[in-house]
Amino acid sequence: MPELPEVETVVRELREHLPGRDIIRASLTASDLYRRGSAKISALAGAHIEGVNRRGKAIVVSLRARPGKADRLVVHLGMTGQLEWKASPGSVRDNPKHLHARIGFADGSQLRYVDPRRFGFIFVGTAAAVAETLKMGPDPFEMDSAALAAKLTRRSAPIKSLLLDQHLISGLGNIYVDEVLHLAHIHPLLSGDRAAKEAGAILEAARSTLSRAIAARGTTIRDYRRTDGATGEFQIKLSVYGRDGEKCPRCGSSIKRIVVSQRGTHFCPRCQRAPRLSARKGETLRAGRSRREAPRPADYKPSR
DNA sequence: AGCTTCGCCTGCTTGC
DNA sequence: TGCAAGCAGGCGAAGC
Repeated sequence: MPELPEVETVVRELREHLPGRDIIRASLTASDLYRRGSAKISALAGAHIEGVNRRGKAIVVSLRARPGKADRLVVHLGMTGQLEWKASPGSVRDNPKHLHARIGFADGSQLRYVDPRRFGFIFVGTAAAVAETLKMGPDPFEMDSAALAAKLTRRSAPIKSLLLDQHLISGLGNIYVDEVLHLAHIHPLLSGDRAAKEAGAILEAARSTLSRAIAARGTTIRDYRRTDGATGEFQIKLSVYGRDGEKCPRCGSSIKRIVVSQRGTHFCPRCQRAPRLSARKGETLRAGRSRREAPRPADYKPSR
């Protein structure tokens, strides 16, 4: 499931291939893959690519301005979307079942969008239209703890749900939210209002987790692939996601799985103490830290 | 307005 | 073995 590190990896790889190229032709097989308000992808023919960037979990390709024409191509990979780079004409002949879009270049190379579950989307439009379509909050590298704390204050929903809300903070998905909350010692069911006190720790944990995942070129559980088809490497470093029944790498307790906001949620019941048990009268909530707990990982830096 | 649930969609896994 | 149900989840819409 492409979240910020996977999308960042794809963006970095596309930067090696796309800028400076002219699009010869572009096509999409099924119009339901367009985000509403999108121009036709065929309108990109003749466009010159200037850059590739990431906005939250979306890939944004910038094109040289042409009067009256779209100058942005947005690709959101959803859950199972892939962008494949095919450098040689000979390698683009195959026609996989879930190939939905092709963008072709003069030397025969091709960028291809594949998405078995079709949860992703494509949007073609102006920079202004893209800004309107991608209404989302800043990602963890773009905001400070005061801003996050302000967004969490007076929110009663579980911190897990709030961190998944792209309008509030972008880039985190189910896998990394679980990892971040574990690293920050915060129970997924803690209310936003209470978690606001730990905004600094949450942001630190998010940046640390995402940075390490980017360095590992993302997490491949099942579908995620890089532009050349290779997998990411971060899955072997996950602490809690998908590890229910296994031992917490920090304290050795058994990792539990619950469902929060319809999402499978993995956490350590000892390191991430239940909110109810933490709420002692007259005591500041410390989000489940206990004296018996093992030391934090070496790369963890407290916010204060 | 905030929060939860649902539906979209396909493929793999589980259960009978 | 075969079939149906269950499950996965990013995101927007609907419902409370």
